[in-house]
Amino acid sequence: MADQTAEQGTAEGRVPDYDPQAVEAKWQQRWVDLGTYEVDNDDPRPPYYVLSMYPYPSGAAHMGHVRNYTFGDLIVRYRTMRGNAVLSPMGFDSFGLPAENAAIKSGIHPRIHTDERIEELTSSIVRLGAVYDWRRKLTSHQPDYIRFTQWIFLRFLEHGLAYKQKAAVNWCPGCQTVLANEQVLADGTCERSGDVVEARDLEQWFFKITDYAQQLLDDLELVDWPERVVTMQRNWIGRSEGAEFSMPVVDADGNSHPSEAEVHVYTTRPDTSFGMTYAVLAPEHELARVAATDEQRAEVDAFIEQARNTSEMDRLSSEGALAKRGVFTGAYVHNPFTNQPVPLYLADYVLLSYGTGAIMAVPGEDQRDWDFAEVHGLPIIRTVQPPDDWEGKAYTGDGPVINSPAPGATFESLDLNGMEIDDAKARAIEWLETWGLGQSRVNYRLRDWLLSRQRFWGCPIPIVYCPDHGAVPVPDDELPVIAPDDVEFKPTGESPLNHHHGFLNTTCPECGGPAVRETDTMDTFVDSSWYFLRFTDPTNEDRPFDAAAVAHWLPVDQYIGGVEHAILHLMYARFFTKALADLGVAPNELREPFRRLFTQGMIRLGGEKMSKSKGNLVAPEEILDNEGADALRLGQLFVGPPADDVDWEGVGIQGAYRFIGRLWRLAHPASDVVPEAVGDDALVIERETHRLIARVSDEMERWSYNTSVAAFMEFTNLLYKQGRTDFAVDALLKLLAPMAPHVTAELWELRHGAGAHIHEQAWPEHDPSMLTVDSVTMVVQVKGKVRDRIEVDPGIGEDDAVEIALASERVQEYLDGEPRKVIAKPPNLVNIVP
RNA sequence: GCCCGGGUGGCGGAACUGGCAUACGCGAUGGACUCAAAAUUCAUUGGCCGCAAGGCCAUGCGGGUUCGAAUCCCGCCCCGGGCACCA
Repeated sequence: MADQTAEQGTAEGRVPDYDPQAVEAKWQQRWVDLGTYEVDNDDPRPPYYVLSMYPYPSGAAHMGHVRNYTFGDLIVRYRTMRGNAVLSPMGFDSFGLPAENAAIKSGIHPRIHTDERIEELTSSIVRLGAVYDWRRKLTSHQPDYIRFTQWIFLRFLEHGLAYKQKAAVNWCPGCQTVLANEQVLADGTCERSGDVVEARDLEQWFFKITDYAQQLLDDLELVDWPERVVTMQRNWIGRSEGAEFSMPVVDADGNSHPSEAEVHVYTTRPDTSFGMTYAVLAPEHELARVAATDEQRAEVDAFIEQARNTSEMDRLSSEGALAKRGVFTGAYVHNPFTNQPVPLYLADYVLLSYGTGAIMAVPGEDQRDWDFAEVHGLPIIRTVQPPDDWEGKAYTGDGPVINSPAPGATFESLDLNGMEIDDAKARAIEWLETWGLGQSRVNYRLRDWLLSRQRFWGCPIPIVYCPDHGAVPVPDDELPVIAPDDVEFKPTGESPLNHHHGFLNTTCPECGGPAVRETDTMDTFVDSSWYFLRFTDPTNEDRPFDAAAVAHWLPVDQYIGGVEHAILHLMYARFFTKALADLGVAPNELREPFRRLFTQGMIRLGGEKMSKSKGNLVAPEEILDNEGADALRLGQLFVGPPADDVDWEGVGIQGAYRFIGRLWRLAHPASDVVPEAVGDDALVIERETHRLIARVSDEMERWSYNTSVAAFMEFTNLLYKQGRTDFAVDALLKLLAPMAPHVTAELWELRHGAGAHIHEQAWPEHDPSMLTVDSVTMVVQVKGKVRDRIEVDPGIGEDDAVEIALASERVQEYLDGEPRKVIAKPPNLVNIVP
């Protein structure tokens, strides 16, 4: 095979065939040797920070990685040619369950397993031709990174942003750990293992992300992100405005309850309060047993027990009117709006964790309440007038307020009748405040972030438990707390650290007495919440990073990753950035970490998501071994718009590979496959070159890479037809250099001598005066249908254009005397209406 | 149910603000080169009618606005994604 290639190389008019393996290896080494993409913090060029989401090291790269790093790399190279100092770091999100599960299976320590996977992935990334400042490489599991992850945890703890609490948490039996809310899917299963998540009461560590709910919502204004990601974040934060007020527990006659308990309810519709015909507590609500009457107690207890044992999944799957299970407590609450008692129920459609865990029920304007009221025979009163043709049940639309109070009501404390909903809301809140019954309240769906994990392969939580002093933080100078190597991996539901006495037993930092360590580790999302900051100052031994270094590079100019991180990672990273800025660790003015975000589409194969578990992976390594990295990159870029999902079947590696071959034979200085252009052809080509520069420059900014690849092919086809010029070929190579770095670098060196480096060239500029043309094709339509095409002067006037159009024989055939109307848009179009 | 995307040849897709629909590539068919193949290269390639010139029909379906609609508006259908007892 190799002999044949050499033989062809000596043939008349031929150059050696392009050898991707040799050329790619050569340039990958060259970029490292030259340090082309290493950048210092005091680099005088304007800074530009490009970041692809750091990967979980799962072994050799898959197509998702290829897509991600191809985009990232071409921006790094493009911005460098544009004159920026481009920060392009790479690291590995190296803690996490798969390494630990592998350890349980094989007995190999997660660290060894992980380091091997990092080696494999690094090799793939390098072979793809993606360039990074490898001096800045970091991994979540390296000791100095652990140290500062723990350091940040302790600062959060000091400032009340980390706390421990017993809570009903999501327990995944498959993963043998608790999960964050964000890791539980809508159907109540674990996003990772697919197991049904159970509720367990456990002491857990939380981050107080809810302190930042409003900022996290407001500051979405500051970022240039895909609209759907912004929307998803907004929905996740789930801000709602309403009122909270209290109602005393009473009996059926309105006499106060011996406990003098009051039920606090939250509502977004205080305007409908006159329609409250009952109230509901969540089954877990502390007043549930207190309020229950003796007659109802047995039923109430049974219901609480039943709700407790119902998994979230069952609660959700039993959707529907009849399933709005609940029980009467026997007690009532006093509705201050009507001055009447209404029955107090327990129902599992009310959640303890949202609002106050108790609601006022207004069946007339809430479908869930309507369904529940029907089943339990409770009255329904409309307080908003539905349209005449309304045939539905609960009415949630606009309309004038009615029955507030009901006609003939004896207690008229407040009159909302006839008001529009917004006015009625404001008036109802005002009234509650006047009488000291309640106030307006903003509520969020966002919950605090549960960060404890009962697993080994994660960042240890730096806490010691002392019998006398309770939970004591490990002092900064004892960080990092690192898990020992000699542990036994067993899926027991506890961290293996619990059984390692050398690790477990320690002394209390306060009193020096015997104490035990916290054995839970942190969610890996903690690691990924600040790595982009560490990259700016990766060797700092005193602090996680220097604020000035962060101020220099952040916010990240272009962040690139999968849309699957739209909520979890991006929300957490935003929270960390804000909290660290507020604590004075990061620059105070840094409110958002990622200025621009690009979320790439997924790779599918035959309609299915490509994944190891589906066994439908196409290995990039195989393509790298054959067609090479440039063909893989171009094929990937050409398949479609970057944001779209792509089906691997549509990726034309062959087409890209052929194009590279054509480029090679066109641009190689020893090749005479394409002759030099002369005369008019040379002039046409010069103009077309400027046109190409203008087009591709614009498309680079718009992420329209697939059309740029098409432009390169068209231009190459043109040169094959009309001949080449040095100017045209050099411009083509430079424009293509970010996308196909190896072949362009090699050709550039062949054309310009040893040491010439295309990636150090300035991005070409087009000359606007060269975009003009001698003639344009004017389309002549008759009633909107194209009937003729005529070459005209680009500066043609309206009258001349019409005259030429009317003179056309082809047009005359469709005309019968004077046209009724003529629309002229010279020089492109004349449309004639007969 | 609600909120976003999207539906264009055999396939991936192009058409930036309404103005030449189907760029570019894949695949397919035919030719050149070759003993042969690969590679390369040239040509054809939305459908229908026609010997041809040419004509008609096509951007999910049905309406509308406009001289002119893949593009804007209204009503549907289908696909993908997100959210969904949040009071």
